[in-house]
Amino acid sequence: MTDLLANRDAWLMTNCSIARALDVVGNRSTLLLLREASLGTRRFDDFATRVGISEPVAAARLKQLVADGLLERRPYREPGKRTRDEYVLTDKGAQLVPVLVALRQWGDTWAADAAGPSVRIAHHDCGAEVHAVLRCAGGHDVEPDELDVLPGPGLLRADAE
Amino acid sequence: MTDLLANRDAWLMTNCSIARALDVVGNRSTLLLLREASLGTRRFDDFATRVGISEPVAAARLKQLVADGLLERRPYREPGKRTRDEYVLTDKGAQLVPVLVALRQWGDTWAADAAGPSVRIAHHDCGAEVHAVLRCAGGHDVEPDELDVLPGPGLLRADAE
DNA sequence: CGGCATCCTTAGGGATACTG
DNA sequence: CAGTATCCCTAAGGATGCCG
Repeated sequence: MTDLLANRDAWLMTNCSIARALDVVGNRSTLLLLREASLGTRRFDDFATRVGISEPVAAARLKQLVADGLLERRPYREPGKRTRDEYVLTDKGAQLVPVLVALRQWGDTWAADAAGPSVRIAHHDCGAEVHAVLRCAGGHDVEPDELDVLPGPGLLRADAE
Repeated sequence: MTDLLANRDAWLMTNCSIARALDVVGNRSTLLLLREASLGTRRFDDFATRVGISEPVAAARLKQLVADGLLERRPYREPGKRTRDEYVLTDKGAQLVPVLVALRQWGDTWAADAAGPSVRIAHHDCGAEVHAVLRCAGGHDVEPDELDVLPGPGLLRADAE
């Protein structure tokens, strides 16, 4: 237990889930491509133009997203046309939606255009606006300043060795 | 209304809250510095070593975070020592915590070390684990695939012109 | 339409050394 | 301890052109 604090820095550096998540989705164009995918975009050209990146960059990032399992490439065919591929979110990718919603609502609050947000996210069942909120397993709403940080299993196990 | 779809791409490109948010916090080291700030880190050296970046980079990013209003620099003094500055989260910065929590839980699920997460986030009041969840204004829990995307005020106003 | 190859520019970031 | 200055390397990304 004595080394816990001494090792903390090194551990968090190499073993932080946020850092690991950022290794996958830590750059702008990747997140924007996922935004598009979550909004229903499926075709290569649409991704490139809507995100505002060049085709080579779109190709590289999409390929990486497929390799990382966030997008799935699958064939489809419009009637009378030849088969093409489209990119759709996997489960792994869809679970990043809360990140996107949280980012969007921060942007709406702190970096919005004067005219207001260009998009509203609504609950499909009832039409009410959707937000990302913090909630504890006990069912309470949690504010950002009500968090405690505790050592998790990874850190405790490492310390035991 | 006819131009709405034609303009949509250009609008989303320049006027998306996610893109604007990413203009501020869209890179790895910035997010990791905010992670540290939200965990209670306040001093320059601690930021650099815990995030695992060099001092010049830490200096540049911290300065930018202060300029963007996410961190505040304020003087403090340990008893018997000279005055120093520390970096603390502003409200604007603290409101990014849901993004960090959402990223962390994605990383815990999809990119964790075999030993498990190194940190647990608990509700200060009751000790239960904290998660980022989606909820609509009507009070319903919302799944990532239950979202509707509707044009917001910014897009509608632009179209009216 | 859905890409890949090539070339070039810029931004991010490490190492080292130095200052208040 | 809290940075700044300098140098250098690498990754991200735009532009253009070509290919199935």
